[in-house]
Amino acid sequence: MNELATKYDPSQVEGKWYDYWMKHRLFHSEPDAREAYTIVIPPPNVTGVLHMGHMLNNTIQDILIRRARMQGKNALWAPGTDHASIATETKVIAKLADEGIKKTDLTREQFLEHAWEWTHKHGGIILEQLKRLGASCDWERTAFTMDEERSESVLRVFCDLYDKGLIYRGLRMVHWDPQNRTALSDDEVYYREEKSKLYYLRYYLADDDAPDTPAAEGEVVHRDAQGRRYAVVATTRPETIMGDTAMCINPKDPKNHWLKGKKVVVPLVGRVIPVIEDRYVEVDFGTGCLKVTPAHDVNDYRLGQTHKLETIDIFNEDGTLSEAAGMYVGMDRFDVREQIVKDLDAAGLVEKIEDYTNNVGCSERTHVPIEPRLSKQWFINMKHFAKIALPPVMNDLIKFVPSKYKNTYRSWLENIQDWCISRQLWWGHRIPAWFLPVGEGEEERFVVARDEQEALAKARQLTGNPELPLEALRRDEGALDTWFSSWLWPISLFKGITEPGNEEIKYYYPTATLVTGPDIIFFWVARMIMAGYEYMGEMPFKNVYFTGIVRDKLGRKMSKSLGNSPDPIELMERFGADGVRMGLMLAAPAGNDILYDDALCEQGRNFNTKIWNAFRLVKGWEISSEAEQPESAREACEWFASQLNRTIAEVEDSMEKFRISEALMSIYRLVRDEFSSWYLEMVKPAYGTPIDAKTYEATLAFFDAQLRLLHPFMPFITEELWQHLTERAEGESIMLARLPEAGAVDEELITDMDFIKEIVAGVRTIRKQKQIPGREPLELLVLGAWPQHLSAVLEKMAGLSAIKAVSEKQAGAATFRVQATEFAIPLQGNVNIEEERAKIEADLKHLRGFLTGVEKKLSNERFVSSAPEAVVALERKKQADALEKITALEASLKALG
RNA sequence: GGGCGCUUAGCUCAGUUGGUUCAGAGCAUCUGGUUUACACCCAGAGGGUCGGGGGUUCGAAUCCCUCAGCGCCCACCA
Repeated sequence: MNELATKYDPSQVEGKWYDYWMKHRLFHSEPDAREAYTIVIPPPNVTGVLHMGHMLNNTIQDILIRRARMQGKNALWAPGTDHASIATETKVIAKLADEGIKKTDLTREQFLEHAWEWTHKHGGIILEQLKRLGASCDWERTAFTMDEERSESVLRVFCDLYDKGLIYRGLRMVHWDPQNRTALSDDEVYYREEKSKLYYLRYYLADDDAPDTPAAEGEVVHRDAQGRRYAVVATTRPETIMGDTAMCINPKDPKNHWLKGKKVVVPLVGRVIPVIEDRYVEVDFGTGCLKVTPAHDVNDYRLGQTHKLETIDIFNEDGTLSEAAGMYVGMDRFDVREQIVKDLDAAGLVEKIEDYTNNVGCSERTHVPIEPRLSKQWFINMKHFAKIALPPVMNDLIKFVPSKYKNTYRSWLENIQDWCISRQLWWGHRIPAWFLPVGEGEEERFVVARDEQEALAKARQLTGNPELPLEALRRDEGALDTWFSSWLWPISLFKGITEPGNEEIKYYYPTATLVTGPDIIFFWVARMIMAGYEYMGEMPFKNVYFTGIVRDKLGRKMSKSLGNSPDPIELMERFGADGVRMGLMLAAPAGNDILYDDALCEQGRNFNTKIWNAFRLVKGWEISSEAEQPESAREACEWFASQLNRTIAEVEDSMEKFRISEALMSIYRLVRDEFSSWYLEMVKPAYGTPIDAKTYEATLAFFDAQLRLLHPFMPFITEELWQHLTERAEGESIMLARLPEAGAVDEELITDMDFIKEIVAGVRTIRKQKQIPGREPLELLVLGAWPQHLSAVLEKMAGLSAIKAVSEKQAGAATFRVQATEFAIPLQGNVNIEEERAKIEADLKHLRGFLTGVEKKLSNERFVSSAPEAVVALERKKQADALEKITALEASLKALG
């Protein structure tokens, strides 16, 4: 047995064991006869770096997977990374910009070369960092959402859904990111409050043939100095007036009644547009007049459709003004806003300008305001998927933890919009659609196919031209939304799309638990459920555990700009991976945000040290095979066995409910309080004497069980100590050992020991008050009942020379009570009568108050008649106990004289 | 604007169907400690009228109503 260092140093231990686990391929899984337990990692962005959110999330997954493994299941944690289409492309563009290269200067191939280079350079760092944490992923299976297998799966699914009619191409108003020049899905847009202005612009009546018509009752008619009539339109976006094709009023708005059927002139632009009526317009907002720009606003687009308005798209892809605008061509939209306000003002067309706060939709990735834009995109019909994905969650076939997210899930599915899956990006899965040549003004024509050859064949068939050359086809330039590959993750990892029904997919699917953040419940969780049912006919996972957000201790989100996010690697260097894992777990009930504080990791590290020292103590004992087991040790062993079993059951129960922090806390208390503070002190041999073999063996067994119980939470220190505990062959590991199973719990024994602990505490308190050193033996007098079968433990723990039962109150003794029993320690001339009296009187006062309450209850007839018998009986027992105690205390007072 | 959730000790949170053990845990605080594993420790202690008000009940932290404060999600009125 090697020597144990006096201090536990994680850095000497953690790397060593991770290498050992890897060397012996202990994380690797292959299908076999055992029950499978699978977790698929939420693939982090390939070029990302580890942050506290990952730490939390992956610690939980590792705990679950290690527990399952120790329950004898065939546990597989499948790792991988996500190509993160838009995020990565944004980073690559930024990097190229630093080098003075514009994306538009590159061909698709050149750009992808840069992107791959970037991916290889930064890719996978995060996976290496996860190893530091102890993540027991099967790295031999590491996948990438854009590797060959996953790409093939995406391709097949796209073609399949297209063939099923679930994917379609449509002209729609989409969220457009002018910086990345791509469409976004609804979910990739967030709204930011911005201080802006509300501009009131003059729209003169066109061909006003009766300018002198007086305003009718309730009407608000504006006239300029020349008496010309005009309407006033309030807008936050004056730069879009070039796209105006109507003005809209509410038909029931008396203010604007006079505008009905009229035409107005778009200021500065001079275009004459009709005044239309629609109840969509709020009478009380602004002036009740709305300018309608069908090409650049979702609601306006709808109005445009109902009223058959012309659509003028005045923006280019990059947010500059297009030829169609006719003015300010080539200028950026925000510059135009400034300029056009000046020009409008100069032309006397601005009525007034007010401060205004509005919500601006922004790209989640580039953070620039999105531009609603009419464009042809690829969509998935989500009605079909909502229908198959809602029931399993609502009836708990797929269990959400915490369950409150079921509501969120349902409301999203019930109001679902079709999913825009095309992105005008290069980094990603290229859309497998080929366009056919068409003449001017003709409808576009395309084919969807797995490859060029198939596309060509389909195109020839479609055109009826068997000679159509491949060059005539133009493949869609765009790529698919990242989530279009992620939603297949639990299936594609096991080739469930390309080789349906293969051994692996049959064995590992459905997976056990998905651990992820609620922020991607729509992006990812819901869609995996959809794909799961569509392609496997079954759920992708049985449980979804939603983690919270890691915040700093002031409750602020951790962010780079605030600089309040600790570096996980540095944390693990300071506290050890086990310490950090424990720190995170202690404060992380499911779904709740966690307020991170270094103090938590400190607690984790301290716990490591505690275990280490307890182990050193035990390992330092001399063992005697002749020595008899002392009575106190026998009692201690029996008691701790029950205590241990109770905790094992508690942990099982907590884990069942995904209450990981509670499970860990149970173990923490067991090891620190019950085992270290009580048990070890109970069995500790006297100084210089050896311990008997029987107690020693029992102690090692207890230690072993606790290490196994703790291993999923703190893999490193438990493995390190376990090697000192067991003779084992190369390749064995605690991670392959079985979790301890809960045996019988003698509740009465535990209760009795609690009584003993209280007596010990009572004696200690008296020692402290009277300044009697711990080693000085004391005599304890007992008046009343107590668990005498544990007297040996009591003597040892309280340092007693004798325990004597007495039948009368003692004078000249320091007393204390545990329940109805009185204990006394005779102290010659060392007792302060007044203090004793005060103590007893305080107790009496409290007890009498308690008794009054109980008696009041019992004298209430309605209570006695309505409450269940057991409850009433209980109250009677309380009454009897209180009376007994009061009698005892009164006797004590009398004894004091 | 719509929906959901939260409010229990200084902090972070447990508290399952209303009634032993219901007012708890960890951390923090305070007091005392060089006992032969551990000061990253040990032994003790204090601390909450369970957000306010009302109701149901023999009995409410727990059920209902209401008010206040906080948080999240969805929608996005120019």
